[in-house]
Amino acid sequence: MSVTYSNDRVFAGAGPEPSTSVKEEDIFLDGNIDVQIRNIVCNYSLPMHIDLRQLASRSYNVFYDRGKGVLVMQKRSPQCYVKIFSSGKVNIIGCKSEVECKKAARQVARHIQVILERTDRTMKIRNYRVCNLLATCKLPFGIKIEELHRQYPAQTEYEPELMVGMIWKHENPKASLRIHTTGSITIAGASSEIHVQQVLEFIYPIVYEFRCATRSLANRAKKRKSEPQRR
DNA sequence: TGATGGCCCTAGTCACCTTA
DNA sequence: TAAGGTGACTAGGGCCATCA
Repeated sequence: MSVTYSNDRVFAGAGPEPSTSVKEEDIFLDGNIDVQIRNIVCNYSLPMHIDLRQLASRSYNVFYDRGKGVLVMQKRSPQCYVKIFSSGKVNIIGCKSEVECKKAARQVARHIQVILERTDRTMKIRNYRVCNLLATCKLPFGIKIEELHRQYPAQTEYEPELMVGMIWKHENPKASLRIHTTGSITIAGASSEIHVQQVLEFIYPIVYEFRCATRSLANRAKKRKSEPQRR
């Protein structure tokens, strides 16, 4: 099994429609699992005090919240949202890849340097780290999450009355997975794309044991069966 | 009165359920 | 069928309660 990353929808209407039969499922299992990075949160600090009022007055697409002491910047390329604190701490939210995130971090640091006219010294990014990464993937089969929860009660949390998905807490690398009966999995709390891959490679053989026909696919199959033969 | 700890809010994203 | 609400995750900051 291998994992590929993309920001485009692959399963949404692309390729042959998966069937409920195990034979056809196996065709999907031989292929790659397409993982989409939906959101990355990173933070870093700049070794200086930032005058947020001055920065706000000289920048476009910014909102200065004086009460909270934070400047919110909306970036178009890469599309993300940046929170800048007067202490020099910067949070970047909404990037789709680690490369984009790093690029945005450099752009913001450069922007602050130019706006505040600190061109006399080099602006160094300190303590840069990705603190949260959110990814999703869609498996070609449904998952019996109730049975999975019964089998792994220590690692999972499942409250069907509160939340439709089951939570799987992964310790090393640290990540939290939400597994749905439809086969869609959301990974949150990972700190790199490598960690997401490791977690998926760990979880795949487990969920495969509890596979079933997805509800929508099962309904479709049921519908097809009940439809009168036209030929 | 100052220090400390805990809670809540903010943003982004998704899938899913409920309600209109 | 469309819209609204929920939960997960992160960090920093604000606010409030408690204690010395």
